[in-house]
Amino acid sequence: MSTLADVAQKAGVSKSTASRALSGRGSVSSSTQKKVSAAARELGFVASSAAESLATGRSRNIAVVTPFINRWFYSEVIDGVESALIGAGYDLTLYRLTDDVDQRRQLFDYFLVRKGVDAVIALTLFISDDEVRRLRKLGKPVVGVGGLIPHVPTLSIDDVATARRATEHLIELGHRRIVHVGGDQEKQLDFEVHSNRLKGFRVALAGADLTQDNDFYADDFDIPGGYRSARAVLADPATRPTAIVAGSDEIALGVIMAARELGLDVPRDLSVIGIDGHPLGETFGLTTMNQHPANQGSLAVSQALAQLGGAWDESDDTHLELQVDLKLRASTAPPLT
Amino acid sequence: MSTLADVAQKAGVSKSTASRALSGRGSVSSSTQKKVSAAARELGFVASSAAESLATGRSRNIAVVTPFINRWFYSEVIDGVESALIGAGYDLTLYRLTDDVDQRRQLFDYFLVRKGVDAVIALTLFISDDEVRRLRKLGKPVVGVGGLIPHVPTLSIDDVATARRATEHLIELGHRRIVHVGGDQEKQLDFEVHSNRLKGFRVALAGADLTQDNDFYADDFDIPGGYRSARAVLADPATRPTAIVAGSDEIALGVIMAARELGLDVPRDLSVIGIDGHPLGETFGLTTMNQHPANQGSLAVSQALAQLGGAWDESDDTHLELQVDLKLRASTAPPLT
DNA sequence: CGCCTCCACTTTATCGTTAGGATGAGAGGC
DNA sequence: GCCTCTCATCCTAACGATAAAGTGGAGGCG
Repeated sequence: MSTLADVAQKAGVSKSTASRALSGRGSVSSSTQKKVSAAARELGFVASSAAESLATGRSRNIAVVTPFINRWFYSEVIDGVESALIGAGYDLTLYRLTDDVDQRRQLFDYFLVRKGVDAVIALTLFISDDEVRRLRKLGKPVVGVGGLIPHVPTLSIDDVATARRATEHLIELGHRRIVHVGGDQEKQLDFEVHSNRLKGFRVALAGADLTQDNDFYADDFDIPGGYRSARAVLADPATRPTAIVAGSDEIALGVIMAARELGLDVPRDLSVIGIDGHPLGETFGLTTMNQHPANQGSLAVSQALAQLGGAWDESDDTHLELQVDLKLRASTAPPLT
Repeated sequence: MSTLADVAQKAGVSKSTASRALSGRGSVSSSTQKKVSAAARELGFVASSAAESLATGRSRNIAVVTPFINRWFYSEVIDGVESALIGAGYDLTLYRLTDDVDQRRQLFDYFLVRKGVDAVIALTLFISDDEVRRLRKLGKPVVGVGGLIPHVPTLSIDDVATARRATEHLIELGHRRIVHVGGDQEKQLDFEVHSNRLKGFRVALAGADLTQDNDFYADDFDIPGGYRSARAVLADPATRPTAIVAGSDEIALGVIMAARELGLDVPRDLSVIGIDGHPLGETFGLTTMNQHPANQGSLAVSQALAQLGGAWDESDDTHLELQVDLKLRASTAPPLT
């Protein structure tokens, strides 16, 4: 392992000149600049990030804190974050936050502090005022993805508007009896994702004067959850809806599976629309609202780096609203008759 | 941010005594030990990892290098790695390796060196002798997950044996015409995962004297790939097999979907067995060989930490073979008649 | 009683980099 | 010809921890 001192010696200059030549900040004549670069290249010199970090207080390292690693939305966002960070010469340190209170405390009090990450990206995670303050005091910007966090810049889709638009799509097709099959907000996530999607659904119904009782079933926000809900929703042919707005694509897939098992044809007997843009949706011909999570990841990186670069504004809590595309596939159609 | 010096001053001892008291190595009287701990707790002291890393040469940081972040097996392994690392007080730095040669070079020459990660865990990734040597020279142990790497300790399931056992399960049920629907090794991964699974399948067939022509279809190793292959395999009722060994659970799900579309009942008309233990398998009642990837992740961490802890053996290239469970579900049954 | 050992602790040096003040040489103005 | 100004460069001091070498007092042993 060669050090800056080796490079300096080889180039016949002092360490600080070598440092300035390589980093590009400070005045260096172009001839020594070349000498130093050449020496560094020959020695295969790579600056020690520990030393650099100690001297500057910056670690070129950004933490992602997430409640899940192995779920579609999250892994997709992480993927986007990673690509964007590598491109900017940053490293990604990944922390999973369990629902263990001690573990959470340890993460904020110990891991994030010790490591000296430059910024924190929080995925679908509510961060308390106190936690935000603590990170702020350390000079670490925080960016939230997937929901609002007080005093923190965030980005996410508008769940209410997205669910509303999905529902309106069904209404425009002519459906009048529509049910929402969603995730159970009680046991899921910090943010109001599921309740917001339900809200958007109801706004759309109300807008078309279609408000009704029993418009909503909730269970786990995965395929089995959607399947179970759908079995219940579709059980009685008399009250059966002609269309279902699912709270997520995975729920929608469970609904489609249940419908098939009951001998219902999608979309002839039942239209189903999801929200997310899950890759399985393509396989199953699912109409959905595509929210491009990898893109959310790289946007979060941009925001974090912007805050690191410029004068970062303590009071910045801009919420960036992301666009969602309606992706038409085969699971929605006008109702029969 | 309080430093060790603050703690030392508050406790009325020197920095080095404080350091020894907190780290636990070196002789310290129990009274000063208590004083120092108390001071550290009051100040909320957390040692700077940059300084520690600079002084010791250790960063308490392990890199995971993976070709995918958002695919089931990988995200599951990463999840297991993260849990194990956090428990041991380590951080996880995540790098995704694209198939861009420059990016790969940059990762090995720059990111892994600069950062000074203590060890590298490579997921389903072949690492060249040269790359291994370079990491070794820096004193960084490497652990491979998912396949063999020369001169590197690795762990994985035995793909040949696993596919063989899956096939034997079908043979034991009485199937005689069995086809393998696998991933296309040409365009996938560094390791011989898919070709090994095909090999195991053929070994089992040969063992039961069932060798045949046209025993194999390959496409992408995901649901659409399995679907496409199955449409071809099942097209002709005359040559249709009674059972299919899928190269992965996702392929198996594609097969099941294709079978359903063709009006075939699984398992009455067609038995399907997968390999992996994908959570969707449970939803679809898929019989499979469960390979517990999260567990592989935590085992990889154990191996890496063991090498860091003890005298690590340059020549250690032990391959740890992991157990795979046959998980019986509803997709396999004896053939008709 | 004197010597040696051991323990708890302090002092000092070190890791590899950056930042800020000091130095020196050359250019330009008067 | 002297003074100032600028630019390239150097020197030195951090950053915050660990580790090795040094110190002084208590205790054991002959």
